[in-house]
Amino acid sequence: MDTREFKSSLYKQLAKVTKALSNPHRLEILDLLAQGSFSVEYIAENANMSVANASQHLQVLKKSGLVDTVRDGKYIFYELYDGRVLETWRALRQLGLSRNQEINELLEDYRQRKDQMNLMSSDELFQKLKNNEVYLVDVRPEEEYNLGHIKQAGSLPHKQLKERLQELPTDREIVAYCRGPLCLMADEAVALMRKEGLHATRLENGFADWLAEERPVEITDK
Amino acid sequence: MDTREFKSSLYKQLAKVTKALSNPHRLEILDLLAQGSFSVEYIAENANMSVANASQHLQVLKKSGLVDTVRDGKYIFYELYDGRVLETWRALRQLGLSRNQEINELLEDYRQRKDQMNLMSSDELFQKLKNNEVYLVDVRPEEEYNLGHIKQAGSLPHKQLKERLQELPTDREIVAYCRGPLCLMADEAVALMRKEGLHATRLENGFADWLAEERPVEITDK
DNA sequence: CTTTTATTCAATAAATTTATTGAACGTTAC
DNA sequence: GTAACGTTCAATAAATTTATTGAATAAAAG
Repeated sequence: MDTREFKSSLYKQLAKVTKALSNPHRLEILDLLAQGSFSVEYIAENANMSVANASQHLQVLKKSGLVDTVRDGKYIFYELYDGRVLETWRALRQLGLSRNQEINELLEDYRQRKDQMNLMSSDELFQKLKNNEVYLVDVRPEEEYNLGHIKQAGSLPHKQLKERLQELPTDREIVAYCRGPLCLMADEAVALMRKEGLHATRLENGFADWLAEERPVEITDK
Repeated sequence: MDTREFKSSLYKQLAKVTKALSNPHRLEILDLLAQGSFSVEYIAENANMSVANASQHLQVLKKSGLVDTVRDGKYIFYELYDGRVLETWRALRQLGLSRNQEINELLEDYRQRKDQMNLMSSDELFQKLKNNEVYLVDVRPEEEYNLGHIKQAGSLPHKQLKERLQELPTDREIVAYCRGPLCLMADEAVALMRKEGLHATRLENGFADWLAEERPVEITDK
C-alpha cells in the first residue's frame, strides 16, 4: 500500500464516523440519547419511526462507535459512548444552528405562530432559581425526568399538561424546559400556559445542555 | 405543518451540514483548508481528485455553509467559513481518532513500516524551541509555508527533501511537521532523514493545530 | 476580438443508503 | 417446557450520492 492509498484509507475510516452522523433520524436519536439511555422501543416511539428502522439506525451508530448497548432483562438500552460524543454532538448542533439560516427560520416561524419568541438563557434561569423567583417545570416524558432533571424542577409531562393546569401557580413566572433547543415540547407547553393566562417562558436549551454546563441537577444513578 | 413535521424538518436541515461532512474526499478537503485558502486546482491536486470532482465537492461544502469563496483574478479561492468550522472539524477528527481503532492501526502500521513510532507533542516542541534545542522544518508545499508557518521553522518541502538533505544539521535533533495528524508528509520526511543517519522526529499534530493552540506563528496576511 | 485558462454545469451509469416487510432470534414470564 | 415480548435479520425496491465525461461560462491575456 503506497502513501496515497494510506491517506485515502485514513479519510475513509474517518468518514465512517461522519457518515453515521449524516442522517436526520440518527441525529434525532443522538439528541434523544443526550438525555440518557433508552430501549429501542422508547427510541422508536420518541423519534417517530418503526422499531425495525430504529434498530437499524442504532446499529449504524453502534458500528461507528458513537453509541453502546447495555442489556437489562429483555430490554437493550442504547447510550452515548462517552462524554466526547455528547460534546461533539453539541458542537455540531451549534454549528448547524449558526450556519443554516433555515433552521432558525423554522424555529422562529413555529414560535411566532405560537406567539412566544422570548427564550430564557441558562444564566438567567440559574439566577432566578437561586432567588426563588420562578416555578420550573420539566415537560419531558416522566421516564426522562426520572433519569435526571434540573434541581428544583417539578415533572409535568407535556402530554398531561392540559389536565394538570390547575397545579401551576398563577402569581409567579413559570419556566418550562425539555430536551434541548431543537425540542418543541416546551414551546407547546408555554403556548398552552399562555393561552390560560399564565406567565410562562421557555428555557433556551435543555436538560443535557444544563448538565454539560455543570449546573445543579438531580441524577438517578443506577 | 404540525409539530412532528416541524421536528423532522429541523433535523433534516441539520443533516444538510452533517451530510456535507460524510464523504472522505470532503473531509480531506476540509483538512487541507485548515491550512489556508486555496484554488480549486490546488485542492484537486493535493487531495488527489479531478478538478471537476473537486469542484462538485466544494460546492456541496459551500451550500452547507462550511466553506466560502473569494475570487482573485481568474482563480477562485475556497476557505473555511469561520473558526467554528475549524473547531468542529478538529473535534470530529479527534472523535474519529478516539473511536475508530482502525485509524490508529493504519497510522501505526505506516509508521512501524518506516521504523519511527515516537511523536513529539506540541508542548515538548514549544519548550525545545524556546531553548533552541531543535532544528524545525516545515515539509508542506512551499505555498502553504508562505501562507503561514510555525515561528522559527524553515521551509523544506518533502518533494525537495532528497536533493536538499545536505542543508540539514547532523549534530542537532530535527523536527519535521506538516498539515496535521492525518498528513503523512512529515512521516515520509522523517523516515528519509533517519535513513541518512540524522536524528529526526515528527510533530504529533500540524500547523493548523499549532495555530488553534495559539502558539507562536508567522502569518502572511493579505 | 480571439485565445487561453480556471471553474462550473449537465448527463449518465454505478454504487450506496434508506424504509418496509415479515421472518427469526433470544430472553423472560408463566 | 411454551408463550409472549423486545430486538434483529434478510430481502427488496426506491431514493440518493458519487465519479466521469465533455460541453459551457466567465475572466484574463494577447
